[in-house]
Amino acid sequence: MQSPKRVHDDEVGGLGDNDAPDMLEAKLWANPCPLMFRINYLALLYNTPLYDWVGEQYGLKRPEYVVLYSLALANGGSARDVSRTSGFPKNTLSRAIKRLEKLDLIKTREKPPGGRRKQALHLSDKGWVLFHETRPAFEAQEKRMLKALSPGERQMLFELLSKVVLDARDWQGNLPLEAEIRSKGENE
Amino acid sequence: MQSPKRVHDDEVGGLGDNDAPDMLEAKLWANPCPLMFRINYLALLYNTPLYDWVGEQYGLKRPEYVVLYSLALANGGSARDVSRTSGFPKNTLSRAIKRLEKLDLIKTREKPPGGRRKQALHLSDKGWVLFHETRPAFEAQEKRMLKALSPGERQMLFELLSKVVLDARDWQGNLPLEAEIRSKGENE
DNA sequence: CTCGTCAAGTTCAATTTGGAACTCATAATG
DNA sequence: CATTATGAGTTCCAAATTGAACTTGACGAG
Repeated sequence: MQSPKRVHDDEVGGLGDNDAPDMLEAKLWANPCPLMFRINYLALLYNTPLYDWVGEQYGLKRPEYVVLYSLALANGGSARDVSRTSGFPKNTLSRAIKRLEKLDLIKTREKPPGGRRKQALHLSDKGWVLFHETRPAFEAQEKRMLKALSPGERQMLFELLSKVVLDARDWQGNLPLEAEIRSKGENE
Repeated sequence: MQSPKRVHDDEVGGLGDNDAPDMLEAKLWANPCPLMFRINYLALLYNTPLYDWVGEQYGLKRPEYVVLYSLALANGGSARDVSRTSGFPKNTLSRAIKRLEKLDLIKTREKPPGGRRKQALHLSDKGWVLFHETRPAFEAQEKRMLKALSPGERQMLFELLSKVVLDARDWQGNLPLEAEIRSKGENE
């Protein structure tokens, strides 16, 4: 299963170094960060088709749907909460929320246009409907992603990732570990 | 293991519905897509600080560094390869490659400005130096990400994710599975 | 050999994004 | 209670991203 893709091309010929056998293979098996490649790659494979689909079907772009989904899981959450858990910056979410309000997918916040400070956001009925309509697609994608694993393996994977995430709460949004990396030494 | 995290907070008080206890907890333990949340969240935690750092230290933005890193792993790869394995669209990579050439981080392609068609890209010496300077930061981040796991657990995680990724080659860049999802029914 | 098809890469225009500065409410301090 | 500090949310604008159309080279069929 490693390299069945070698169909035709050596067309580049012998350039001297061992050239371009297959970049995917290289990233999988000769990567100093094998886990992170896998994570990023899976995120890619998972997200892209789903958000494309949501965009086409419902005209929502990714940050907008992310807000919706976030509120479906944690009703009454704030923009800040969504930002923290999704990685989108506040202003992007501010815009997204405004649009969701305009579309009546979330209840309009009472504090009209003057109210600031920790606004609890709530899905509207329409928002709930949309969430329930779209959720199956997300679940299906997750199932498809996992179909290669047995139930036991899935459970294992789930627990391992949970451990990593929980541990990550410590070093969370901070520096890589510049101290230990021999940075270029220049400006701070 | 599903919900041991109910630690403190009901702080929002009783608003009527069960409101905003903690969005992170909700996304972890009450999510229809628990794995995918973890994956996306870890990707976020991993990527953000690293690419910020690379940007500050070397003035490369993410797609540029991605090209560099990709070529370091698969020298002689093409723009298309990078696109396939990283998810960036061709035009973004085209620009990135052009800039890397201007910075002498990759060897300029001979087919001067007229040559098209499957160009093999190669890091320059300077590019290799930059890669070797930055790699430790990426490795350190990966190690930090995994410090909660024992060596055995790491191996397990590695193997499980490998399985998932390899299986994903089938349904790869395609539709979620619209057929089974009861889409809105309208335009295909 | 020539034409038609296809894919890699580029360019352009429009959209989207996110940093910086700002507003305003609450919290902390004296 | 007045004053300052914190931090959520917004606005503005420059920068980055990407969809769409285009160019050009390669391949296959007639």
